[in-house]
Amino acid sequence: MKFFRQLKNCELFDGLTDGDINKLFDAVEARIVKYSRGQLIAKEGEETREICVILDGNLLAYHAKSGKPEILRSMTDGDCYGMETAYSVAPSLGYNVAAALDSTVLYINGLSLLTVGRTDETLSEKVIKNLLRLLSDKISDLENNRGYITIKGMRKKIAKLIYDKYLEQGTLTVDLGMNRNEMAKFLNVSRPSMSREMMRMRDNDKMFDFRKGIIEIKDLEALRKVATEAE
Amino acid sequence: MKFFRQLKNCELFDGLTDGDINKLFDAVEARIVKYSRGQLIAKEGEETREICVILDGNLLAYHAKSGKPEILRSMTDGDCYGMETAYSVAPSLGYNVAAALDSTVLYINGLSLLTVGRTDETLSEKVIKNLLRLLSDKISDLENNRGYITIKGMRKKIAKLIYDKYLEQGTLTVDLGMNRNEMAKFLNVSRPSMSREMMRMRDNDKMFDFRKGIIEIKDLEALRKVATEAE
DNA sequence: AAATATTTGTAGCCAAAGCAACAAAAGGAC
DNA sequence: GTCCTTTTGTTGCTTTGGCTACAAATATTT
Repeated sequence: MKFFRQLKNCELFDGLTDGDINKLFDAVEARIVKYSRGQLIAKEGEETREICVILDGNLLAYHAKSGKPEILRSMTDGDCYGMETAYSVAPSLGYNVAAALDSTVLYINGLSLLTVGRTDETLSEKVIKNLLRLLSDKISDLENNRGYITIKGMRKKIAKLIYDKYLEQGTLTVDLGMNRNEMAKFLNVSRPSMSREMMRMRDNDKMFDFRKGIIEIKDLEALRKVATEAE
Repeated sequence: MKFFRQLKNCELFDGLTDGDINKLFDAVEARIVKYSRGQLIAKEGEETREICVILDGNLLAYHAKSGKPEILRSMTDGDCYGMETAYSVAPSLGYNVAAALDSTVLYINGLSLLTVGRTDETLSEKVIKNLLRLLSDKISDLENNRGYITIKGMRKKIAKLIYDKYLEQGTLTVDLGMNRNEMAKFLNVSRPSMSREMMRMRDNDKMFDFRKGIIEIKDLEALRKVATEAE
């Protein structure tokens, strides 16, 4: 098959052998579509029961509700989207998708993906576990992010983000893994306001030092206190 | 089986016949546990691969990170939780669970639920579709709520909520389906600030009237404009 | 219907955070 | 290296919206 590499690379097909993938595509209902650069592929609110796998090119998922588009995600070979709508009662897409480059995508009918079990039970189990894992992990992400967004108080948002990263990484030098803009968007605050508070925490309270995405925690206890104290 | 009614009532088993349910419970790995009133059942951050179905009693899901607990959900006979962690790579529960009354619950091993396909293919398909639907719908909910939370501007939050309900219900008299406190929490703002802006929209701008959860839209166009304008 | 509890409406004060603007670094391309 | 772009640091001004407090209206209970 021509796009073997991309399919093996796709999270949806994690753990599948080459044989599995061949079997899968004999059983599944799918179609390949090509789009040219700039073309709109899917509109927010559109209803679909198909999962989309990018075979070649580059797609952007974005919101455009208001003014300038907000890029949610950039997708290339092996990335996929649409699992979250394919099995919902209200299968309406939550974002627009457009081709940033000439692109080739594979649409897989969501329901037909579940029936591969009729041809191979182990294969079915792998695919279904992948689907469930992908959806579950997306829920974790959303709930995690929601945790930060709903916190009130700049200081606490920042402290909690850094403290959580510390717990995750275990060292006093933590890597945020994002730049200031991304961080501000993640916390749902404005960058200057965030930077201002970070400066205060650095200069007045000596909680940490920072340069770019690297934070050096200086006063873990103070940080912990702010991050975990009652509202 | 003793708890047949509750199982038939559980979304996870939607569409299953009585026979299906019996078959399922022959194949699945499950255990019944009783808790007494006030007892803590699961702690935030706890890792589990089991789905929990409430057979009898009343459980509360809540956050307690900071000061007074925030009730997320009250669950009774037939409700279930834990699907979102059972299949995740990082299966850590996002909330605490405690028994508000003496309660009986059923724990079902998440993985064993997927293997029922080995005994009955149609049954398996039903259960899996339910699982996928539940997870997908939860994603929709979270993304929907996130849409409101991240909007900046009290006025726009309110307008969008009302306008969306109008689109949903199709009449100029819309029912928010929640009280002021719930609404404020949903939009992640303080109730008085929200009320203040609602008053302005009512008195100054004549956009709508309201009493309790019922909104009478007076100027749909103005409302639409605020709800959909660029940031 | 009286009494109590809960939910709403309303006001004023003030701190938090948004925004525009710009300076300073840092990174990349050539 | 030099030029150009992107990211970060920093400030001051202004608005939003949080909070307390209380009054009024509704529900709920007895």
